[in-house]
Amino acid sequence: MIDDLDRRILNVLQQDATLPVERVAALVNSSKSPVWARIRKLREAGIIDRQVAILDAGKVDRDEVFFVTIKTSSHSKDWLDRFAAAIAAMGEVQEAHRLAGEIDYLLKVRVRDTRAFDTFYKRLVAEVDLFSVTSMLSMETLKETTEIPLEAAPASE
Amino acid sequence: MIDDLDRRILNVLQQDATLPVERVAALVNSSKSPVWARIRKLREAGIIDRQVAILDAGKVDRDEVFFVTIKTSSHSKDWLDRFAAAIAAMGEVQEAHRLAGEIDYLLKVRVRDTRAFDTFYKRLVAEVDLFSVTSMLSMETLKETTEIPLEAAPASE
DNA sequence: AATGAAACACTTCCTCC
DNA sequence: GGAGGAAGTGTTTCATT
Repeated sequence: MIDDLDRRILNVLQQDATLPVERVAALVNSSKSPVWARIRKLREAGIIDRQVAILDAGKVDRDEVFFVTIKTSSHSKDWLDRFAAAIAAMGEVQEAHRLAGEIDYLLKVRVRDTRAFDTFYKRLVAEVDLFSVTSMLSMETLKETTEIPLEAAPASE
Repeated sequence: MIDDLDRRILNVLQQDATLPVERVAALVNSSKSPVWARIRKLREAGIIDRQVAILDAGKVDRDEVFFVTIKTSSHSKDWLDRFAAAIAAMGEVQEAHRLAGEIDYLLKVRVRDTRAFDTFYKRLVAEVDLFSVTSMLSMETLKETTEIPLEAAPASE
């Protein structure tokens, strides 16, 4: 489906999507036309889903991250629909996963400060029935990336 | 520091950074020149940290997400340095947070399949001393976004 | 089929109003 | 904040291998 050159291109674009095609081409040891055609196909195929600006969370005053683990007693489709809709509508929730095992759901929630989290928390428990909820504050973010490393042979041979 | 127009611009660019300045301007009810100047300043100030391509994880065969909770017995600076370096070098780790409370660290790990996770897991425990490690598989991703919603007055008045 | 070169259209970027 | 123009990119086409 995608070959080595595609992977090298994707690795570059995942780090910096502002680079002119010509520079990308140089980085992956190819030239403008073929690289441009490949990027186009990767976009059309939806392999490149979108291109976004990543903000500095601190500089926009959204420095606090909480992880919330949730257990639910009701596992009905109806409940899940309501829960998913609530999560989707709450901008503070950056990630929501349904887990296998003890914990049913894990949320990553980004807010301005502890007070803002408290407000969010109250809104959450008011909207959906939850059996148990545990909130964990992130003291320090050691790593945070959107990159999916695709192993590719080195650009030079 | 940043005003309402800046916030509206940022909200647009966080969703689609490929839009020409003119389109962004239209969406935030302004015009080309001022919006262009603001985007430039937001970049220079580092508020816009970078611009990246977001891939469809399934289409590049990296569909499985695991969350790993870690407790450590050694809380020395030396240990943390080694841990941080190991995490930084492992591409499978998309996020790593140091938490307050019971659990010391939480990792988000993205891999091809369960087997690849097992390989990762072995590599991790071989490199750093960990007191206890729990891995949780994500069965379903309900939400996954890089967007930090900045409340701004609606674009229309 | 993939690549390289060259032409055109559009955006960005800057200056002046 | 708006208008316009030079420079650089993206995009298309054609020729080449």
